[in-house]
Amino acid sequence: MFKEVSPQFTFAEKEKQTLEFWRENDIFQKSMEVRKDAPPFVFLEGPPFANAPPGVHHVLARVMKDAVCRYKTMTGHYVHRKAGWDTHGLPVEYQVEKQLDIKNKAELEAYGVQNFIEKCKENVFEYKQDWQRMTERIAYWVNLDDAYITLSNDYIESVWWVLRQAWDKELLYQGHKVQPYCYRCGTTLASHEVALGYQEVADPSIFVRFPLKNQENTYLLVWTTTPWTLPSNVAVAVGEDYNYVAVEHNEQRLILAKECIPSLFGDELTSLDKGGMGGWKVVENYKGKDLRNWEYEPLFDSGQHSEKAHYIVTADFVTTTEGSGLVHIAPAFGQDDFEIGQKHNMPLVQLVGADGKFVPEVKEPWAGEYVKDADPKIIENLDERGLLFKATEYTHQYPFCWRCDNPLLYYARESWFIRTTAIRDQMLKHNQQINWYPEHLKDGRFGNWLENNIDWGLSRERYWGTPLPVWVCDDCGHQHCVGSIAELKELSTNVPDDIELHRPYVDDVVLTCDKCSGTMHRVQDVIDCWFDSGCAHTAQWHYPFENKEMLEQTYPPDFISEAIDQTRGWFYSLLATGTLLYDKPAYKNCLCLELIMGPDGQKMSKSRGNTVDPWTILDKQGADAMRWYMFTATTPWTPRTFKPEGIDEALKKFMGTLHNVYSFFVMYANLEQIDVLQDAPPVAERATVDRWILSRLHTLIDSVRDSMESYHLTNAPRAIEAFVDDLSNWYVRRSRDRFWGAEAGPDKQAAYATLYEVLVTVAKLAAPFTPFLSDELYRNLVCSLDSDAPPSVHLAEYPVADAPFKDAQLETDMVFTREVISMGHAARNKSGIKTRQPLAEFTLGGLSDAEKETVNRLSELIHDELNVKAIAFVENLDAFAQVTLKPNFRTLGPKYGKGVQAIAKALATADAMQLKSELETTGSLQVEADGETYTLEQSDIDVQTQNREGFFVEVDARKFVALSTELTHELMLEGLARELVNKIQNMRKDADFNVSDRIKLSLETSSSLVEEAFQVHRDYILQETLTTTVVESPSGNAFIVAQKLNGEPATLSVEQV
RNA sequence: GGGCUUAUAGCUCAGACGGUUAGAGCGCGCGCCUGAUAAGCGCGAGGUCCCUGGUUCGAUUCCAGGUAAGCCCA
Repeated sequence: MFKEVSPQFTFAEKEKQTLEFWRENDIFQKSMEVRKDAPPFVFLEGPPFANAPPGVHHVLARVMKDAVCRYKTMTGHYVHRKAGWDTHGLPVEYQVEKQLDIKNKAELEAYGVQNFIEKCKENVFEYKQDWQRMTERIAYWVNLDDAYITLSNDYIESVWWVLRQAWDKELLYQGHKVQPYCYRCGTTLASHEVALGYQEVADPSIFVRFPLKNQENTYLLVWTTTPWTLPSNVAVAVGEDYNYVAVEHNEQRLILAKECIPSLFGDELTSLDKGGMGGWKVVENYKGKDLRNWEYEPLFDSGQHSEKAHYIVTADFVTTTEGSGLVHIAPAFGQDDFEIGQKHNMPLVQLVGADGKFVPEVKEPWAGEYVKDADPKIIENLDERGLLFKATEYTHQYPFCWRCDNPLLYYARESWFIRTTAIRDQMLKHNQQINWYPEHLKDGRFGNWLENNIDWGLSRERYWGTPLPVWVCDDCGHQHCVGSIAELKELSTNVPDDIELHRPYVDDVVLTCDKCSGTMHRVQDVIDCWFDSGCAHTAQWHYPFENKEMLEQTYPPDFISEAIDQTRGWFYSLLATGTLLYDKPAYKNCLCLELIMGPDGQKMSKSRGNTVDPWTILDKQGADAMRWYMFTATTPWTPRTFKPEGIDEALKKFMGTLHNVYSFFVMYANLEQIDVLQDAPPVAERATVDRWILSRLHTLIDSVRDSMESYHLTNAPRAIEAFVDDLSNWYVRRSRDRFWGAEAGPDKQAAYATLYEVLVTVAKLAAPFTPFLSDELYRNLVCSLDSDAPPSVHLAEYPVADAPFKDAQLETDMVFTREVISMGHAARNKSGIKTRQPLAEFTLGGLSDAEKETVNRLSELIHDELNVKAIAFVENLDAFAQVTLKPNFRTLGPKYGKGVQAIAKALATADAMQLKSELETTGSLQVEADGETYTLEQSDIDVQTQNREGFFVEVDARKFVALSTELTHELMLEGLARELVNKIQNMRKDADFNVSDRIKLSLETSSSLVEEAFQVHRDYILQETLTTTVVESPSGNAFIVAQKLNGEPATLSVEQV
């Protein structure tokens, strides 16, 4: 016996019981244990931050990962799935600063670094509970008890070891580069961080006159959008081969690129002319190189410096599409500028401090002011001195700090780099070995990113992160990179035994210089937290200090999956470290997810108020429905609009249908006390529908496995859904009376055995996607009967297709037959004759011999489904449908090319019936068209049918069906009998009888037709309605209803026996 | 400004090695069926397959250019 399936339930409630079962029986742990000796499959978890509660996009990522891991487990792998937590980095510091109301580094130092990082430690796990709760609820099986944590000493020590490897390979170096810098956070940002914060802003756009030396009243017209960098100007750049002009305007000579005249003088000067203000004219022409080394007067006093400055140089980055063709150069504030400065040995004038403010030494009124605030004053100052030519605004994309939203400054800073450019080619090579899903990422976005690789700016002048393990000698400047705690202890005398590898503790450690015996202090920086997570493949094992063999077994991991934003993040950092350490790819398969938009189609964000709390769905519709929606709605690498209604659809369409079939099966199997494991006839001896659904099932197994092997996590569940629809709406519908009411025997046994096998297999197939529903089905269907079976579907083997079950012919036959039946339904609809009324004949036309055979093989289904007594074929379509002949372009195109159009014309105008009979008798056809004669084979012609009015017929492109609607007396009686059964069944239901209750029936009618129908079909009616006694008149307890049966009056009564 | 991706019915998505009648689900309208009911079936309305050009006998599909959206880079 199976456990009864209550019709009163919610999936969410059932899921909680299943969770309880998994917890009590350690099912997750067991799923690992049973595969202990199986070949490994290594999943590497991209560690999330637990300092904010998880959202729907995390659910998406986690269920994708889970489905793959469950699938791999069931297909016989030992799946490594260690959880991980990301903990370091600026976002955390930022949150803590907000919490403590700390506004800058000075306030932070005053608060105390030690106190601060303790707060950070609390912060990073603030929502750990929420994460664990959500992880369990959505059935993401990951080993949370053995998670790697990037703040742990073990993890950091491994990261140190990685850095030391880079150091030994001379890939870790200190450099001076212009980098995006956040003055508030006091640190430079890596390119991927910068990318997070672009905003469109309006900045000042000014054209300034730079007075030339030795040429009176002549000025360079120079463009800039950062007036605050002008005081640090040391040069002006021009394009070597561009054309420049001197323009006379308002009694001044202005030098600019010729191409820039229209944008600067065009409209404006026209209007000036109109106002009688004088025009402009070109008075001199130059090439850019002619201007080289011309000197000009500095605009501001930039202090003393020995290097030559304030002259014109040529550079290839100068454009004339914007501005004036003359570019202001301030080497401290731009990468291009910096390189020019280096090349020409110009002074590095840096009048701005690390706090983003002008240094006090500046003599101008903006000393001490934040640079962007100083812009208006500088512009005003230039204007007063008559040096401002034009001031407007310029709207462009400018980077802001992704955390604190302040504009970034491009700023020359000292910092540490990993020379990734040195391993670029290897990274490109390894990338080729990675299977990307979707594939275009390999040579598209990710490949391009690698091509354009620049050295990895590693250091952050911050507090909460893995400390950069480089110590520098105070005396001789010797540098040393420490690669382990043991080494640290060896080189120092003041390391506490339980040293914590964080600031400020490591800052206190001093080493002795082995060059000069001086004192070495650690550099102040911590490292980019992307480097932390990028070492996960190694550091999660505390390699090489532990788990040496583990690393060998698990590198490179088989599978990772994160969102597209990780292209420049984790996908890159893993590959970079993997290449650096092992010269191998860092993962074999990468499933890249897209972002989730809110229900309004906009990117989900708190500020837009379009976020969806996963719990509103998990509590109501449940985790399976949410998972199913994630898998089936669209491919994971397509941006999706998250629609909660879509989850209702998943619930109804797939889960509801599957659950219905399951409860149908359980209800009748229990009622009929069927032992499904006994006496199941061999498949070959089962009914056609049985063989059909089993064939479909085994075809499905293959296709699901194929999809899963290639990480197409959408195709697999979609195929399962289509199958379940066939199962419910065709197999069960067509087999209903075999399950209930039929006499015991091989056919009934076959039906039960078939449906049982199908349900159990579907439960297993769907287990990676809907782990709860699958397990419920499995446990009731399998474990109820077999106490030796694995106690959960997740411990079972994934189904393997059995080739002999597959019958491709039968499957295509069924598709065709259902098409015919569907047309029959349509014809019935048109006739207005209900299906319960049997009809004499169903006529088919336009079928090939093979199709006729198909119809004959499956004629029983057609009789049954359409309620017709006979099936007939006609050859002459003419009476029912209009026929036209169409060329088969696919075959004729290659044969006759251009002639195709002429043939089509000829066929359209010819007598179709005549050509058709000619074709049928001779097997080919001669067609004259445009003076050419073409020979057409049978296969070159499509016979197409169109509806001819006045018949209850249905046509599609090639075939038609028709119903004879004439009702004989016998057919009417039979129709009435079925009508009686239907009414009685409805009455049983209305009277709340049990399905198996036997009844007493009475019939009172003035209609002789009804009377006759009841007499003729008495046995059939009694059997269908479980009537044991027919009584003359109803008793007082009977349920009595006056009915109309096809218009005939009758009063019926039913009563339980 | 550059790169990648996407564009098919009101919505969510399939699909076509280039073939002349492009599909599904949901939604909508009408009808039916129902002891599987968080159902089911049939019919109908609903398409410039983003636009323009090119290649071709034939382009929604291939190519080029453009437009729009998303992401990434600068």
